[in-house]
Amino acid sequence: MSSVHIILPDNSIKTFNHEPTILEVAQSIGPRLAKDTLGGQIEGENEISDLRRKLKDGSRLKIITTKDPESLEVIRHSSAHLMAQAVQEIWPDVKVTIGPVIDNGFYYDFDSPRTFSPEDLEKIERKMVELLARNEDVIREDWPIDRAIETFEKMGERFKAEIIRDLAAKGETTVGIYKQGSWFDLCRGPHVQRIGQIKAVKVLSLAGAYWRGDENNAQLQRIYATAFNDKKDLEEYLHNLEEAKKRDHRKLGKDLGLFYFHPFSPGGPFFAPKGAAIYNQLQVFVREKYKKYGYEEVITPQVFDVELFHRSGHYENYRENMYFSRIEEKDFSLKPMNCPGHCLLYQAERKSYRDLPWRVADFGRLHRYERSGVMHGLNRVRTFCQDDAHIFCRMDQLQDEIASFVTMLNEIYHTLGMYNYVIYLSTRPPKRMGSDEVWDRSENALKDALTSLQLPFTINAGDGAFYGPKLDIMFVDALKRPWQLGTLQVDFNLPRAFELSYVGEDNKDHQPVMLHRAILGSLERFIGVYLEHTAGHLPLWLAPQQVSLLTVTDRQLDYGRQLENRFKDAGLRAALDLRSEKLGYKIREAQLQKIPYMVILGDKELESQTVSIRLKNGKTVDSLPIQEFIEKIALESKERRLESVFHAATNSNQEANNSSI
RNA sequence: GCCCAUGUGGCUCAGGGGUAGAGCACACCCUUGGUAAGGGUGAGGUCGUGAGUUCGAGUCUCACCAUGGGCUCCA
Repeated sequence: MSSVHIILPDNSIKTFNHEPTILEVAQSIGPRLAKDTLGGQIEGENEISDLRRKLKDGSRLKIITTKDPESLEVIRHSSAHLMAQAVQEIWPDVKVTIGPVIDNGFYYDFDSPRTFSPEDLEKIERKMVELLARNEDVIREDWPIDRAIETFEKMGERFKAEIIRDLAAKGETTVGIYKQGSWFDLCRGPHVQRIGQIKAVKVLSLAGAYWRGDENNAQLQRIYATAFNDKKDLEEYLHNLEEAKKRDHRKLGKDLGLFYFHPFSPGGPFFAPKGAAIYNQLQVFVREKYKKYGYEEVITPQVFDVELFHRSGHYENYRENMYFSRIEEKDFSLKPMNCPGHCLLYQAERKSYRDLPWRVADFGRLHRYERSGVMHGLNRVRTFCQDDAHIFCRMDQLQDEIASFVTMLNEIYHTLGMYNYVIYLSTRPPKRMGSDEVWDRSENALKDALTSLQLPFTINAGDGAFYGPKLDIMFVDALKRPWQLGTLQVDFNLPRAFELSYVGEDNKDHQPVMLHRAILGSLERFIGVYLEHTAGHLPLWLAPQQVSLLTVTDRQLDYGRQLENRFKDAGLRAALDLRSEKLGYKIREAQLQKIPYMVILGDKELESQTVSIRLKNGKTVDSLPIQEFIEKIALESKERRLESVFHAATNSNQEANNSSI
């Protein structure tokens, strides 16, 4: 047999007289490295390889040890096995299914006759720790597929047997089995050498799940857990999780007095004056952009004859999410979206090609019945309004309209300081209207626009709306859960359903293309995601209260009232705190309310007719002429700046006490 | 809709079969205090709702409602 060469990252070459495993390569370098080896990264492959894998001649290999972040995948993969082993040692009648690695951890789905309790989770974790101490070797065996099926069937592991049968149907003849002690599981790897290489595990939570993600299948019990290379990392992760919960928008909404929920309207947020201030400022902002980008705003009805939704196709495809009522023997529905109404409005006047593109915006209130288990603060509600607009245009205008939308979206997100959004292109779903030819055209139009604008995107096959493909602009919340904000949907179907037309240059009727688009998405969800993005520290222009005037003693009351009016006259949202509390008390309260500017009014300021300000970062600027201060922050608000104009100009280095924020 | 958990004054939470507690917030009084909590007094709860077990139920059981974490769904 000729020699096999393995190339390491420093371009050094290791030579073997056989195809070595990754572990053997590590051993040839040194025993310490071999001991810490958890897997390998082979150049040109996305996934981490199991350390037992044999390498072909000429492979470029990076050995993964505990020092590499990629090793977490291996650790967690093995931890999933460890958890399954622990569960089955405690409850032998529990059946295993699958246990993949996910962001920040892993889970395992079990089929169990008993329902797990939170105490069980502790029990499982204790068992896992016990098994860690046993430190068994993890051994891989390759079994003929028939033997594997037979073995798992005999054990009553019907889910595993089903997986293996599917592998057999795909033409596999052997499957990998990983053993630790007497316990074993079907797996592709990668796994650790010895169980003791897992240094820190934590069983986190319990959830229901369905076999293969289908709610018609068996309900399984999913246990979430995580694992790290050392205890410090685990503690840091758990700490970050706690910190993230502090910026949960539901908590911020309550603490800052922005919005509330009541059982009498599940999924129906109540915006208090402060929350409504944010809501309205966002609308003002978007309306400005509408003016700039050639949109016209319309107002359309809330309740429609159900006939409208039969025509649009929504009744057939979406009725389980609609609210109905019957009045004078006629069926009506609350609108779940604005588009059918806009189609009616389009038809109200005969359109010429000169009228296109026709861009109509609508802040209409929408109602969608969401299943009871899916509501989530402001992020998933049953009544909301979108920065919704529809663009009716000619086919040859489509590219420009898509490009213009993306430009507008960038502008708006940048003003808000949101740069890390992800674009998904969702293509035709199984349940859809329209011909494949129409779908081809619309999907390609979106792809081409993104490609020509050099915007990266991910394809979500089969996730489009029933009437057309779409772009979804996604953001994550404090716990990194993704939420859709903006959207752009190409629709060739509604214009046909409503027989929309325009007169072309050729004096003949043509059908327009319709674009559905939103940038913030629903204002409710946007506020939820944005509160978490900013941890409640809104930029001045969005802050419900921008200025808090704090008197030191009652001697400054008149001065305070006079100033409050001057701020209000300048269009600023200011309020005077004239209670006979100590200054420190008032500052604390304004600080907790995350009010951008505190204006301190004492005898000194009264005498010199100035103001002293305190920023919410704890820095102060003393003895500022009133007019100068008002003008500066009025401009900051008007220009929608993200940072305070006084950021660099503070003359005190006093640091804020952040411990209670 | 499904699985698990939770629900005690406005908020955050304690109490776990013998008849309701704290802190903050709120009201009033004293205090006029210069950059994150001055002091006192007081009001406020049929313990999510409804049934049941019990001599007696925030406390145990069941159902329902809402919320939280997931699953499924999200035109």
